Amino acid sequence: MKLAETTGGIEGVEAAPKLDRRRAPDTAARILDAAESLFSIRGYHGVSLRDIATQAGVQVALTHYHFGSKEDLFGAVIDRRADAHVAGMADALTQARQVAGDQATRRRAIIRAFITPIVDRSMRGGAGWKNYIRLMALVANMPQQEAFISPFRQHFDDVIAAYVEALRALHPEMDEGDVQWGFFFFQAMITHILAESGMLDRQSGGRFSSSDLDAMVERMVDFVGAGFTGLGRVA
Amino acid sequence: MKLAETTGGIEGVEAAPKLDRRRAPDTAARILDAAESLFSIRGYHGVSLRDIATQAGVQVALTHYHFGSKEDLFGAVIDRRADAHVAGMADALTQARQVAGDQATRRRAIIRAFITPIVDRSMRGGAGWKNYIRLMALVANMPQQEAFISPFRQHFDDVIAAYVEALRALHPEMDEGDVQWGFFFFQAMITHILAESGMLDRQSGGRFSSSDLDAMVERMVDFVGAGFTGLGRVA
DNA sequence: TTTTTAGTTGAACGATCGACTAAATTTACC
DNA sequence: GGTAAATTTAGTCGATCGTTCAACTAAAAA
Repeated sequence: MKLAETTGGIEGVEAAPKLDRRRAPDTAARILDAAESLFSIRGYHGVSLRDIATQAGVQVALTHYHFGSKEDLFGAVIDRRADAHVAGMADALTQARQVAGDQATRRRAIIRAFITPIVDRSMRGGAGWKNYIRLMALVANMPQQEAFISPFRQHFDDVIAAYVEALRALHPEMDEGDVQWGFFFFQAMITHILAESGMLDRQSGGRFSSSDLDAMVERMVDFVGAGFTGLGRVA
Repeated sequence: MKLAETTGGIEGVEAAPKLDRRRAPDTAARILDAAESLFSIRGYHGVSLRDIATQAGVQVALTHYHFGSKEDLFGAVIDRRADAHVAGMADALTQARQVAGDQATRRRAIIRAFITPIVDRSMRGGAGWKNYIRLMALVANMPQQEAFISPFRQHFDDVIAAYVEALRALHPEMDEGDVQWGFFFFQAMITHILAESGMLDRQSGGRFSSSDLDAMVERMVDFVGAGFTGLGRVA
């Protein structure tokens, strides 16, 4: 494992922050890109290390050299962008908490703050981010299999809990279960849509596309914001 | 392929409806049960024919004898219950269309008529139906892969379109896109939840369970029913 | 009873899987 | 320029994959 080695020179005379890669300026990244792309479409078991190596234009053994086992590689793909993603969501939530207005306005701000950072990255973060978002959705859609879930929850559990807590604080009059279920419904919608199953596209005969996430965001904020009012009989 | 042969004796002197199985009273069904169970949890690529044969207590070669290739077996699993499932949904929609009352009441009836037949089968149809519903959700969550999608859409496209049409007829004042998106949001929620990812269970610390579908139905009807009012500014 | 046929068994087939290694090559640093 | 470390190559390992086949069993048909 040669990535992200903390070169922490404890008794470091030479504290030079030089990154000591000999060659491989982008080999590891290309492997991660290929794995990200393939895993996000065909799933973990549907992709072989040879598929990944071929798409990355490298030898199979390099996947083992850089990332270890196939499971480790899968974890590395998730880890690569997780911190940036979580930080973006936390920022958006912090901003949303400062929105003034009535209950409905502030609720919509929190809802929008959950979906916007995700959609932004998927639509404007480049192909890698688009694949990453789809992979996160694919993992989140899997029936319980601890091996796949645990790295996911390790990264995202806290920030998601913060959104739920923000909604609970905004709606002290609501039953706790109503808030939990409402947010869960919201999250379930997102998770399915980001997996890009193409369901809406087929059912609308191509007139609407669920991959047009920008067109979706405001409709979803409308829908979910109003949906909460149906749960606890809120204003 | 030895299942479901229509023994239509055309010039049948002896029209005895005897099912002419020599042995194998339930071997084929046991294979389908095992495949249904395993596919619905680990996905198509995550399951081997040997896994299926072992769980069914038969030889691997029997899967090929009864159902052909692995892909054919997957299709046979989907086909087995599809007609009954679709018929149940169509019946529920027919009943919902006859509900009287104001717009909100009739809208909730249609929404409930979509989710109820699915939840009923999952909760009270036995283990096979529970696995089948989860498998349908798993397939619907997959990124576009025609091989898996086409048998699914072949069965369910028409009945789903009928639900959308019922909502459109109920809401002539709404934009067509609003109705399509609203129903898509609804369907996305269901699809994720039925895959039993266990997301709500984890996030609520086990206080709420998304596998308690009965507890979910009324909350979902509330949420989705109200959600539609947020889209087109309906009553 | 004999023949036919559906069902089942056990064992293979070639292909591909994830994992690993030794040798060759390239780079950074003295 | 020499040297040591990092990276890449080519290939092999045993295991498992989906598929197939010939032999066998038992029930139905003649």
